Amino acid sequence: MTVTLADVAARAQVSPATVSRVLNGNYPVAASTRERVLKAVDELDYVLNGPASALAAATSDLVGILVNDIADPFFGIMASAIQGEIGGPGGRAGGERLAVVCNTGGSPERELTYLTLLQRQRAAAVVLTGGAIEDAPHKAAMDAKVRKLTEAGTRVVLCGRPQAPDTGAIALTFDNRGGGQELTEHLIGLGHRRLGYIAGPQERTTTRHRLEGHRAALAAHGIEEDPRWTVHGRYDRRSGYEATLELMRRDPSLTAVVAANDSVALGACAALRDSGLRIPEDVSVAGFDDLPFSIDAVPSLTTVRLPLAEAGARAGRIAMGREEAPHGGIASVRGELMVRGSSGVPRSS
Amino acid sequence: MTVTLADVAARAQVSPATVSRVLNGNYPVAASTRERVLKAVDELDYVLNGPASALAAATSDLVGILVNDIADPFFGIMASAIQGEIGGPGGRAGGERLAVVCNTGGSPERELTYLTLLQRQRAAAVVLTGGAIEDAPHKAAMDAKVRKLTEAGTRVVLCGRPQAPDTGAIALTFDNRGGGQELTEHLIGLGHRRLGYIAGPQERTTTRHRLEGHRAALAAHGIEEDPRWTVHGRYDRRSGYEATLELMRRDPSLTAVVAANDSVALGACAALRDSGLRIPEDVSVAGFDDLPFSIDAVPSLTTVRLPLAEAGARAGRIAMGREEAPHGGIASVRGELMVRGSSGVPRSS
DNA sequence: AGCGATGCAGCAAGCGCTTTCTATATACGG
DNA sequence: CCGTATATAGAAAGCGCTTGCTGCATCGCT
Repeated sequence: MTVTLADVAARAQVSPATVSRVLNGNYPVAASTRERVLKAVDELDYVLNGPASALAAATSDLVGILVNDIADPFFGIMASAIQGEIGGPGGRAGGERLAVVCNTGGSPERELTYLTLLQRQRAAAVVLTGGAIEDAPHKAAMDAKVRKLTEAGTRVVLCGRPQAPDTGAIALTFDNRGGGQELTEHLIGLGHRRLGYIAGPQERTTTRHRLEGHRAALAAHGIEEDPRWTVHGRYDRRSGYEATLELMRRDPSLTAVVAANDSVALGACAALRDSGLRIPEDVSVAGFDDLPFSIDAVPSLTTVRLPLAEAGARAGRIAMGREEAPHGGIASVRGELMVRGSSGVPRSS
Repeated sequence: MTVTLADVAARAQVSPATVSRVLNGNYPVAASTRERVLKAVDELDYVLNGPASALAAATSDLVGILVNDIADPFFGIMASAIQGEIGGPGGRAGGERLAVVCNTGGSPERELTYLTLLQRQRAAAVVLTGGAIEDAPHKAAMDAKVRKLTEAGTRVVLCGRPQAPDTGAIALTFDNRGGGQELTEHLIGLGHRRLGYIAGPQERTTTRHRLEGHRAALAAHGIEEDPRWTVHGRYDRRSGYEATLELMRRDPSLTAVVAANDSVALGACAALRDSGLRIPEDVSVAGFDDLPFSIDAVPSLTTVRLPLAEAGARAGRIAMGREEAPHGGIASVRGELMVRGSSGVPRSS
């Protein structure tokens, strides 16, 4: 039915072994023979059987990329950068690898199941992006799985995710705490004393770290936080809209709203505008991540730029073994404060 | 080294065949035996060897999704919807499939190479998203490849991409022409007579169809188009910014700018603002796609909503054989005009 | 001219699983 | 109580490829 190695071998009048070697290019083959084989491959339109090859060689050319939400550019940008380094077609010579982007939707079970699926495929490497879920049993299960993967020779890289000690995974973490702190300090520096905070979903490391940074800044300046000033929500615009309305209802005297990320900040801006408030004259707004659209908001968003593409590329290179892992298996990637139009001095109270 | 089926069989005191049958659940196995096997699987932490299984069964649980740019929400949203239906973990019982999102970056070669890679993996199905490249040789090569895939039993679905006759692929096309026409007619209806158009990259079906719709609307209203009113660019914000500057330089009397998509439109808005022009009082702007951020632009963007998630979900279902293919193997998906704040009556000339 | 190196190709043994066919045990009807 | 249908488990033959090892020329050297 389908063309096999043997068919090619027969046509080129060589043994299957020789065809395999020509295709893999990892063994000396006379130029004339190689040519004959290549010609036969071409004429028969032969395509290697991946599973068979993977089975025999005990290796695979699959690389997994786990993301929380593929429709969110935050992950899209990282995935794109990772994939760019993975090679895939067009990459530097050597193995053409297939990048498998897996969408967990933020669900713990799916995260785990995808890891199993990847393990089943004997993936060459796995990159986990985005914050981790802070549930002890789940974390233990994840760590165990990751350890199993690394033990089986799969390189595991965490990109924008906290370190997982003793699992053999390499971590490239984002300094969410530092970024959050810097951002809030900027607002405090402008004179703000009453700041609302729209946090991400509970039980996520990213959420917690950014919030911790915010609180550290408040504490450092002796500002006592009102519990009403923090609302939790999802990482999307809608959530930011609703949370802002809630925040302003709870305390209309807030002069600034800090959002968990840029999408949430955009929602916050919309809510404020719809409430007849001007940005930043009445209320300042700040985001996080500096996604491409943030500069286009009106006014453009003050935020913390995370070098998503750079970090992704680096993670991809490490996953491919083309770059050395950072010392100690962990590196922290800093964000950069981007001060733009959405933050200003508070209205005189 | 790693645990194999045989190890599990030994531990459960059954034959490998029985273990395989328990795992696949496609053959009667006594409850007591099944339990024993499952227990052994659990104790040994056994994970099936995917390649071996795929080889023996001559089937794979990989599903490929080709996108032009994974960092662009246009594709992210579709990919997410497709993946949601593919099942992956969490999907309805039956095969847990691994969705492979492949980023072609709009490059013809990569598109082809990815298809080969998927063919090599004996993918169960492939979904191609986004416009096609209008280069005759490349189109022929793609069609040949697709035909080969469908002949080998891989289901191929085109989502938001023109039909490929005689390839066996199912097509869910977007009515870009109709949407483009409707959009421009809306502007003409408001009184605009001098409209700039920022088209996407040349040689893409999406670009051509949207532009054709625009021109059809102009023609229908007896408006003669000035060649200076059309500029080609990429599908990103930056390109929209630059193209708008160019457009306004060529003809400052334009009262409206129609963009190839929402990102481009956002760039256009930024360029106009930076030129001191008000939207829509001085110049109206329109986009295409209605991505989530479009409603947040200020003013919010008039655009054509494409049901990306719905179309993706449907494509996914068809790919999985869970929904019947449309009659004739092709269905056209219409867009919906969303009139918002960025379009208004032209300034009195 | 003789002999070990060297270069290139083939043989054949798997890789770990699925599945057809066969074997055994139990159940059932007459 | 026996023959036959029925349920369940095992034996074994691959699936298509890779690769260690073997074999045979050819080559360079003394």
